[in-house]
Amino acid sequence: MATPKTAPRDRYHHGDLRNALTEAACELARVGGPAAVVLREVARRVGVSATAAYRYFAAADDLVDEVKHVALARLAESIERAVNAVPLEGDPGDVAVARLRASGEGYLDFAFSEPGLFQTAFSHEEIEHAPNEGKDFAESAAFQIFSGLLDEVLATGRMKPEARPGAEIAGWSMVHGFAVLSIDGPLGRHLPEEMKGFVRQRAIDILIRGLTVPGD
Amino acid sequence: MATPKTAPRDRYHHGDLRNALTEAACELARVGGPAAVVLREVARRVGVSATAAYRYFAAADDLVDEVKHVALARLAESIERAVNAVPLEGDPGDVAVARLRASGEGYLDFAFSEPGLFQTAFSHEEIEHAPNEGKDFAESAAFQIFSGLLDEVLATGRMKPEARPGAEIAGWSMVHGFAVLSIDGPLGRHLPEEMKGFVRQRAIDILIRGLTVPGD
DNA sequence: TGTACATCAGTGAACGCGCGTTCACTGATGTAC
DNA sequence: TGTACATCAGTGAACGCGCGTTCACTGATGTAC
Repeated sequence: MATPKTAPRDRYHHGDLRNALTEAACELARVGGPAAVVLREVARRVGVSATAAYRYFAAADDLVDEVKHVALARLAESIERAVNAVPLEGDPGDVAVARLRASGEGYLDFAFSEPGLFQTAFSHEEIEHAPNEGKDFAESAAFQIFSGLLDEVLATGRMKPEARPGAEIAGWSMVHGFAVLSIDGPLGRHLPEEMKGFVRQRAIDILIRGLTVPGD
Repeated sequence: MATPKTAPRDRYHHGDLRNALTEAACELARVGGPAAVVLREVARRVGVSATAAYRYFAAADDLVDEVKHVALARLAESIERAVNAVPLEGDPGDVAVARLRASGEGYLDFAFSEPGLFQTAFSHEEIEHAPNEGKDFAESAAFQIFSGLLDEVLATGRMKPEARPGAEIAGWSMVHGFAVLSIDGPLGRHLPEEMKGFVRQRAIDILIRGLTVPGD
């Protein structure tokens, strides 16, 4: 049944409680998004009292931040994986454009395969987060990669110099908007399943067309 | 102080309680987004017992749906307003493209001037919403307008026919992604205020460039 | 090798909070005669 | 015009829920001698 297990442990000392808590929190986020990351439930999953979590996390929000951090890292991996899968042979401009396109695909791959984590990666504390809070996507490795890919495209002459400023924001917006509208928005609800792949390609096509110039 | 007012009424019968509740709910959403729409607080604002709300709404979620509906209508108005402000003189292709661009601006105008309502318009019930639930953007007047504008652009020859399929999804994704990332995402947190207008224009430029062909 | 003791890791009961919702109710209203 | 009464609109106390967090605590561990 769906009854939450209490998972009793054998040893009194867990030995690796912090990691166990983080993993359980990730699992909850995976299934139910950021709102499902609830300290008491996390502790229950691990088979430990709720109080025990306070030895490793100052507050419940810190647990969410932990998941957020993991999710961001996984997103970056997904992007890198897709980019690195592009063969490097052929016209450098074509390769650069293909790698740029792949970064968008990697972003969406992650969003669709792990919607709960994706949402958590972009969740925010409701109020008054300290300035030295956790990192977000704009500061992440993934964003740097994306930015570098745009520079590559520019360097091969497949982007006009005046198109470069703001390009990462536009690209990110397109891909993020598509993900958000698909995951928990109207797109996911109304679009027939067999159309989703098509519109996804179209969105990326239109973005690439907006950013680049055709090869010779 | 920020102490919630209890606003006592003069008459025992309110006379227009349903509307008063809806308005109070909208105000809460305006300030705090969908999560701030809380039945008990709405009743408190109007100066009525929480129970009274049940005479007009079957459950608390129905109140949020009401706000969602209002927000969607306001979004549509904002888009129409921006589109209708475009002068109709001059080259029809230029006009069609300018109107298309204006629809995106109208979308973002609303998102930035009423972020709480914008978020509510795209909020979703967590679980098991009945199929005959409320409408969303994809079924709204706004989406129809947007679709019509793309047809206009196509008709003037400023869009290649093969670019038409999926165009509303791509356009909507760009503009929605930009809004979401700005309102409660990394863009809003990291981008210097004076840059925001610039990147906004760039995002729309790149979208228009991706969708259309230049005039002669 | 054996043991005392400081330290570390986790317990479990309890708190207050604000929520959505239900209950049996009372006050106000308007319509039939 | 006056009044009885059905109906409608709103009350207020109470319920259970699950949460985050605090408290004083006990069980396990490892290190100094």
